Amino acid sequence: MTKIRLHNTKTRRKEVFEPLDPQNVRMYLCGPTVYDRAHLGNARPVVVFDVLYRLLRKEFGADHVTYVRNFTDVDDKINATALARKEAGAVGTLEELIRERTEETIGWYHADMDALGALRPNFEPRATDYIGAMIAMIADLIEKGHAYAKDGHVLFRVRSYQNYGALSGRSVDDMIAGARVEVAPFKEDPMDFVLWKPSDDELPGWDSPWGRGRPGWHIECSAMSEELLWKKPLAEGHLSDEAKKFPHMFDIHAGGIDLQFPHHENEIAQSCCAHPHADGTPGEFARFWLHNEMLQVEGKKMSKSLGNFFTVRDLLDQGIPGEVIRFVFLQTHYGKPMDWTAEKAAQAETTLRKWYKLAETALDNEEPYVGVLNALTDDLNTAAAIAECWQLYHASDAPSLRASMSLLGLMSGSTPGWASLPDVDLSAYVVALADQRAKAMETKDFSAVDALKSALMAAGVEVRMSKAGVELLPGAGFDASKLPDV
RNA sequence: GGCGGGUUGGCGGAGAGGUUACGCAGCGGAUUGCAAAUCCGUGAAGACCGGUUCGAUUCCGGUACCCGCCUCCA
Repeated sequence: MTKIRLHNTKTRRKEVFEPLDPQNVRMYLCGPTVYDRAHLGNARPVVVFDVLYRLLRKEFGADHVTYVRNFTDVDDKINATALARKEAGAVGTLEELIRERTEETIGWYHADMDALGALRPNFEPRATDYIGAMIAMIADLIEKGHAYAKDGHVLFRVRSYQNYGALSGRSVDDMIAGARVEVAPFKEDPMDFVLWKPSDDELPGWDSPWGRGRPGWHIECSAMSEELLWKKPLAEGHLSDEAKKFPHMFDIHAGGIDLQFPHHENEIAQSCCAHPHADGTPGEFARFWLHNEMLQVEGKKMSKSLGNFFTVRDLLDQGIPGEVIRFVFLQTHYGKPMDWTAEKAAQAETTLRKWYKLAETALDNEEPYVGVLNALTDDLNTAAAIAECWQLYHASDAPSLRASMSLLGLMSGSTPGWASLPDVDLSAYVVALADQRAKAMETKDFSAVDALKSALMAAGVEVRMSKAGVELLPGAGFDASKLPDV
């Protein structure tokens, strides 16, 4: 087996990845807040960590990887949307409208990420289905002295966890000195963060020992990763003795670099304090932390005010295929900022058309090229993997190219429709063109044959004339309605 | 202010202390009535200033500029 090496944010180094239990590799990715369509930036972690998921499945076996990606469906933006609908006269309770909104958004999300070739995770828990687990965890943190209740809020006592800031390389004192923290009367320390907050009648809420309220953002990931990556496999007997030596731990936790602080830092604090070692010292959590860098658009941050903000669905609706979006993502290493440009998309489409044309001549059962595999096992070097695919293309190695594209998520079963040549009968044009050409060869007057040729090219037909004869192929921009009359 | 990432040839984008990245575009050639497609060949680089070294784009230090986070946005 090839050694997989991954850049671990926790140690800031590339390390050899060895799972706690090769029979059950466990990873968690912070998923979307489901208040609206996923924008392009939301898609980057989904795609890059989908490649990781595929690689892990390849190396450890498809049935030996558990991938969890959550849906955050407790959020003020969701509440605001639901409230706006209610005020606009929508029927139903606020809770129903929220459920409606999040259901709808999850459906969009699935459709959009499917289009990008991302496999569905094994579990996609919704925060609202784990409120009980969160409340239990919060109560436990209070009992252990790591959290305190005040005025209907429950806060995590940051000073109670000595390693706070280790992931992101910050110290509590420095951050307070930097002074952009919210000072609230109910906080013991300005850096303390919310585990639970009260809800008024206009907001969704759940009963808790601290009154009706809702969870803070960070606790959901701590609770759900514990439930699905530790408790559940443990209860079902899916953990080896080796894995049981590392209670509450799992292998990989991934997300965007913007989540490094505070979100992931807070997750670590909660989980490590909730699950201490036998001697009472803080426990451990995820072993590998992977973060993808941010996405830009035409060299600038994507933002609504710059007018360069768009969703995955916007691009798909513009006719940019999901495979093309995926290819553009994979051209840049996940740890570097990535720039989305229209030109890249156009080039990616050209490349993929070439590759599919070769790859579809092979069957589906070949092993991916070792060069591609080696590139991916080296910290998911997808850019290098693509370069390796070019070698396969130039060598006309269709089976290896096809298998490699599959591993990259660019080929699932068959060539996508957009890259297939339209099935049209152009034989009448072939005859006409060959006929006119033969005449022109004698008369030396090529005006008629050139006119027909340009008309065909204008309709998106690729015209090939050689000594052997005339060949017509519908090309990328083929439009049957533009075909000339013969 | 604090923390982190980046700066590679016309463009995109990797690896490696000394040996061709790769793709697109360009140029030359084959092929074609002319093209297209394809194939072959080819020029071109590592922000700036120091240091380590026989040798650095690759390691170390500094400077400049860009970007992200610190404001529940991946």
